[in-house]
Amino acid sequence: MAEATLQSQTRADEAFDCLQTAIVTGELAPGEKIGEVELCSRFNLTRGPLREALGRLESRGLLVRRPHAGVKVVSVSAAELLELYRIREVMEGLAARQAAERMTDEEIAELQATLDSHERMIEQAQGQAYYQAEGDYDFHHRIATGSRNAKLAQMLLGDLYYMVRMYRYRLSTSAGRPHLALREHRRIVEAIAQRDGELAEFLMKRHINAARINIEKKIEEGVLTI
Amino acid sequence: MAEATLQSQTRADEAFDCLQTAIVTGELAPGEKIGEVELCSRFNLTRGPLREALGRLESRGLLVRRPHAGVKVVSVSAAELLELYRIREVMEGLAARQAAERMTDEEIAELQATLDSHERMIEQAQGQAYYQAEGDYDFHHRIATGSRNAKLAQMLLGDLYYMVRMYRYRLSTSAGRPHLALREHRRIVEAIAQRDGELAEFLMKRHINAARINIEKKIEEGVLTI
DNA sequence: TCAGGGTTTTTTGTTGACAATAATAGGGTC
DNA sequence: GACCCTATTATTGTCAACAAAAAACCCTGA
Repeated sequence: MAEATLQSQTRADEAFDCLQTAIVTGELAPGEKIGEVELCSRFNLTRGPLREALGRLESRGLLVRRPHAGVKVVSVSAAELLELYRIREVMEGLAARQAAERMTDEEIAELQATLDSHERMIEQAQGQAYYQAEGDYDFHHRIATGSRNAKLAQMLLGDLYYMVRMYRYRLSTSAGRPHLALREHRRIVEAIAQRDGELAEFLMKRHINAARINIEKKIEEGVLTI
Repeated sequence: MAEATLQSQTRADEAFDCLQTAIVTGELAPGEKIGEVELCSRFNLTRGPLREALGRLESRGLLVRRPHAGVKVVSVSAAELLELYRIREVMEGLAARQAAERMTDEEIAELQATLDSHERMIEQAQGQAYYQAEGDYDFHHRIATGSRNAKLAQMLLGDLYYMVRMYRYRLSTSAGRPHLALREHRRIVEAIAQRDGELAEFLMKRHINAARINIEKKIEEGVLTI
């Protein structure tokens, strides 16, 4: 149960955080229509801050709102999820290139340490797809911020990842190919460490493309119904 | 003076539109700190809907808000503007590729007609940088929607373009190279008409890169201080 | 039994008043 | 004269009541 987490600066922020995590974790299912008073009682809020948070979430595309007709959590179709990966491919490719040019040596060392930690996690928690997904998220997060491109990081972290994570929680994207994904991550970090932006971009694009194809395959197999 | 435009469905939508256009047109200058009551009286709103709109604008990065300290229009530095163009390069490249694959023949014909209209505008309104910029916006708008990638179009039209347009209004990006830009546009449409997605992506990326270099040059010359 | 229209009810949109917080200005002290 | 502390003030954050709109329901008539 996603709680209010660290004390938010304002009630609206709190509402925003609560709702966002509730949507991402699936506590609020896609397609679910939900009234404002219901939400208020569930998260201990009043309607003022709630509505402000709803506005933010709507503009981020996590929920849709028809005037006088209530809010409803967005339901992303399989096709739309694949489109999201197309966007990730080019944006994270750029992030990797800029990260290679701009990350500090210290940040790169931390990134490598992160991968070591992921490796241990994969060995230990064999099959614990959840933690693998979190590790994957951590990796991409670091590269996005390492790009030193504030808007790029904002769009990736604030927009795309939340939508992708919505599905991570129920389909565990990289499941079935954790070692493969880790090897791809290592290659990308290697390119970044060598300050080879062009290669880092190429490898990142290929990495995300592989993830997309993996999902596409699962959908075709009928394993994954969205 | 951009007015409330088509009747908004709700007061909050109205507030959102008003503020957004006010920021884009420079009616609300970057860096300007402005109180809520001031905004209310200026746009004939009450604070409820206003605050909802402020939340949306904040999450889009058009303004920043410190608790109990008021809102302030975001001011993008020259370096950040150039970073925006890096993002545009990869995202619009993708949009062009997908547009080449997915636009209908009719849409392509309309796109070509749009360019003809732009050509006439350039000849007639020689130096009217404003209309040229609008024409440029129209072109990119059509390709973004033509990509049939809802999220991509949303991010481009809802996020990036507003920030770029903020500066269009005072520096008229493509000024000095309208004929050149038009020729680049024509080549891109040609590639789309031939359903050559790879080429369309390449040309679009080069087109935006050229625009970025143009701005960079102006900044170095000191013509453009941001 | 089904369709249409009107009424009720629920839910959202809006408003203005109240409370809390931070910026500011003033006074006192070093 | 400069600095710090305090009190004021203005502004934001929050709340609960009111108004409007849409959805649901029921009743009537064919």
